[in-house]
Amino acid sequence: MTLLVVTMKHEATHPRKTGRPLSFDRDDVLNKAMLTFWQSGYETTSISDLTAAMGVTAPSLYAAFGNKQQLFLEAMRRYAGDPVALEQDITAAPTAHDAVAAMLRRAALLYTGETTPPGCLLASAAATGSPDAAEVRAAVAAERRAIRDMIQRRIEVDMGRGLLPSDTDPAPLADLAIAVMQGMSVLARDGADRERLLAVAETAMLGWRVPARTHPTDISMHHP
Amino acid sequence: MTLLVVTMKHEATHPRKTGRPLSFDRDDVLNKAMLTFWQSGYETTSISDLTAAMGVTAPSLYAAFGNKQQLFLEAMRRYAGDPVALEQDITAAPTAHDAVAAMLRRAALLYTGETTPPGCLLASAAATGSPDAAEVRAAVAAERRAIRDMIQRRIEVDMGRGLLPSDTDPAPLADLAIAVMQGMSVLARDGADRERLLAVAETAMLGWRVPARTHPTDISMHHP
DNA sequence: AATGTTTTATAGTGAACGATATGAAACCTA
DNA sequence: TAGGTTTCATATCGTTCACTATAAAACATT
Repeated sequence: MTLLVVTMKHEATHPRKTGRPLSFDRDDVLNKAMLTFWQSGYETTSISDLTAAMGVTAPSLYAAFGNKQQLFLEAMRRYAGDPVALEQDITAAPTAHDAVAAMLRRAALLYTGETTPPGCLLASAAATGSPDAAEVRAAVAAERRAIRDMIQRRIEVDMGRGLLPSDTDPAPLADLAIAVMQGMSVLARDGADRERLLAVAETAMLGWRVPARTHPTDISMHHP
Repeated sequence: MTLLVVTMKHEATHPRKTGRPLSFDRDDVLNKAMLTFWQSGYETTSISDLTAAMGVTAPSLYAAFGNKQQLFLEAMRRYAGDPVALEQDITAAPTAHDAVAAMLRRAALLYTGETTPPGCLLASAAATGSPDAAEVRAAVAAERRAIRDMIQRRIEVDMGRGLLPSDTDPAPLADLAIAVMQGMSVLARDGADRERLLAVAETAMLGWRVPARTHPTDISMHHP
């Protein structure tokens, strides 16, 4: 059993040498599937929609990706990007405030891309649905929660460094950051352009009680 | 043509005296339809789901509500409530800040009701979908935009009264209010409880540059 | 009780859904 | 070139979709 799984994983990265070769680029058609789910949602995108967008017949789709759910999950992971890289970005930012501001600005750009659907795949593709798709919704929710928790951890780090008041409540700030980001997706879907979304991102950061910055070594002095 | 419409509207409020009477309360089953759409979304709720939840057979559903789209739109209008009443609430509030804070607190309660699905119907029921449902998504978007515009108008009123700095930009504040509200729906769907949502609502209001309040007559003096 | 009107329950419409069985086609190895 | 392996295009599979034709049932009126 274990051997089988290992063999399959090996084949996924190193395709067999024999047999008829794939007539499509797996990465390319996965990207097209991602865009289709992004545009039309998980349950509300049909296999027929996907095969049309990907330029691949149904049997090929199932052979390459398993089924509709597995295809979506793979597309979602591609959309969300590498979580390790995100964690590093958040950690490397000068402050939690900077990290969240940068994330919201990136979201404003991502949600208003000219070659991508408006809004956020994580916010719109599985906002709701039938009981059959509960697993998919849980997977999307887990992705959101992972981002939220990274933000909260970074806020706690800043509190320890005196970069935020010691009586700051990290959880509502992290929740608010996610809420604003996902809410920006709704605005984008409703037609808000890049400028408006960037303004929302900036306005959302005004609520943070950030101490006035002087020299880095003096920062902790401002909040004894 | 006009006569026909008038006649139909009259019949809708004053049912005919003859014929077999309705075996269900139209208001009651509409409420159950609203809850079903709220829980499972527009396209991802089937007629079969609706008839089961409403306790009404398909032919009765179609006779009473027309079709699935019309049923949803009627359910959505019930969810959204009377727009005139909302406008009055926003107008009657002491300040724009108070009006938005109250709206976000109401949202926190609504999204975490014990007898209703988590989150917001306007945010989740038609976040995305197939081209067939474009009309429904446009109707939901129009509902959101109406609320947003009420908030912006109230902000402009407060600026005129000196209740907000004269260099305030009303649009981003109104956009942010909607973004936070719709984002709170995502948090609620992900399991956030009432306390967490209320904390998000309070935190979101911290970004407003509200002049310190003294006597009402003195307010305008603070921003010459 | 007979008639007219409306709603009821039953059963079923064609179309689209997610997913596959099948055999020919296209490659590598030997 | 022959054998082995994998993917290809075609043609579906049974189920569910939104929706409705039909006729019996339940009322008011006469």
